Amino acid sequence: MPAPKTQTLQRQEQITQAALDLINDSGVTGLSIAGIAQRVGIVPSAIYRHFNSKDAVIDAVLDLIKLRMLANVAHAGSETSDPIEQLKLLSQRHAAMLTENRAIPYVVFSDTVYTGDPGRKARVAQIITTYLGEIETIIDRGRKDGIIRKDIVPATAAVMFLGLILPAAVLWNVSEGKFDMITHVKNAWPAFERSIVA
Amino acid sequence: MPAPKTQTLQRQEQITQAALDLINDSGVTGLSIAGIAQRVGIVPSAIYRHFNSKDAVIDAVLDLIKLRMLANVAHAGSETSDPIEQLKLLSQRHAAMLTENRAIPYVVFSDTVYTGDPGRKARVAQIITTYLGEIETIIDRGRKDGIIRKDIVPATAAVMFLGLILPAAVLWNVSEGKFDMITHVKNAWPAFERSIVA
DNA sequence: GTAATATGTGAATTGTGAATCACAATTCTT
DNA sequence: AAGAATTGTGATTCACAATTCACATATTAC
Repeated sequence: MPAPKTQTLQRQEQITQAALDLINDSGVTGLSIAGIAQRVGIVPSAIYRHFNSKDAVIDAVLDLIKLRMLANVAHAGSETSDPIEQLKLLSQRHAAMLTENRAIPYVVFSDTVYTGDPGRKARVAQIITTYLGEIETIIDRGRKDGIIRKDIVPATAAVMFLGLILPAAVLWNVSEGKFDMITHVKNAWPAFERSIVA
Repeated sequence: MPAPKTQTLQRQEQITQAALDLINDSGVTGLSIAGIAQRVGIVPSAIYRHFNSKDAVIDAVLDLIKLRMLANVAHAGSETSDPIEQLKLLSQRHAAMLTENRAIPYVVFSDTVYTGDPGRKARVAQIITTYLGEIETIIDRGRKDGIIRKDIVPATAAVMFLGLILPAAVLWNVSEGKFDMITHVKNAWPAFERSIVA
């Protein structure tokens, strides 16, 4: 029996989410139109009613990821006004998010993502840059408040902040979840804090 | 005309190196038997005289990467006996190596690598773990010498050390080489040092 | 020098997955 | 309610890449 007809806007959301889920389970390599279709409950060719190509689906997934990452920053900002506390909170939330969504590192790292569309890489770069920009803003505020050392370059510190989480995510990934990244981030935090506080 | 016959051992080296080069240029996705064969100067089917499968080639590439990474550590150890200096040196050499061999992050990150053989992921994990182990050893020595803080857990610090380089490598990669990772590592080092020295 | 072995070659096979298309069923417009 | 637009379906096409195989040629062993 045919699947019930559903408006393109909703289907697009379903398809994007299914694609993200599929990447979570099988990596970017495992992302296939057939796989997405199965999860959504429609037939592969039906995907093309809502997206022009597989590349377009991947682009939508990227948008979704960007949304989630920035939502994280916004949330940390609403919890406390202390820059250091914001960073600490963000590091934990970011780690937690990656634990639940391995798709994010998969997509960000995978060269598969870049090979399709030439501009894709630039999109990913833009997502990371935007995220880093938010972190820089937090650090800069801390500097002006005198909480963070003056000789810290916000851009450098922001990348280092990422370094608090990124390698942990990689380890967590290759170790099949055995490496506890949440704990690592918690343990590493004091050292990171020590390196930037005034 | 047929390519000159060459002993399997040499061919295996050529093939492995060609595979690494190909990944450098086109990512793991771009790694094809045909592509490798072309670079080596033989016909695709000839690859199978020297490797049982494409998976076997990838395994060989992993071995090569492991070799290069550990050679780096050994070199840093031979330059100086001061643990802090060793780490500093290693960070710079590691960054330089990744700049020349983007294949390494490609392979380590790419899920493509894991999908083939189930044990592949464990192999990658083992490479990273071994590398981290070497770093831990250096840190541990520094602790015993009193140069590095006692409250630093070597395992945590080793992962943080990786965090000095890894996010920079990602940025360098997505920015098409515009982000200067060598400079970043150099700039970030003082902060990292500050976080671990006694 | 001859047989055995190793290496190289091109054609053919196989599998996979994205994309297209004609047609069917549903929903929307008026 | 009729016609237009939207969405779903199954068959099919297309490109591409890994692998196999029968055969050719060079190297090695004896």
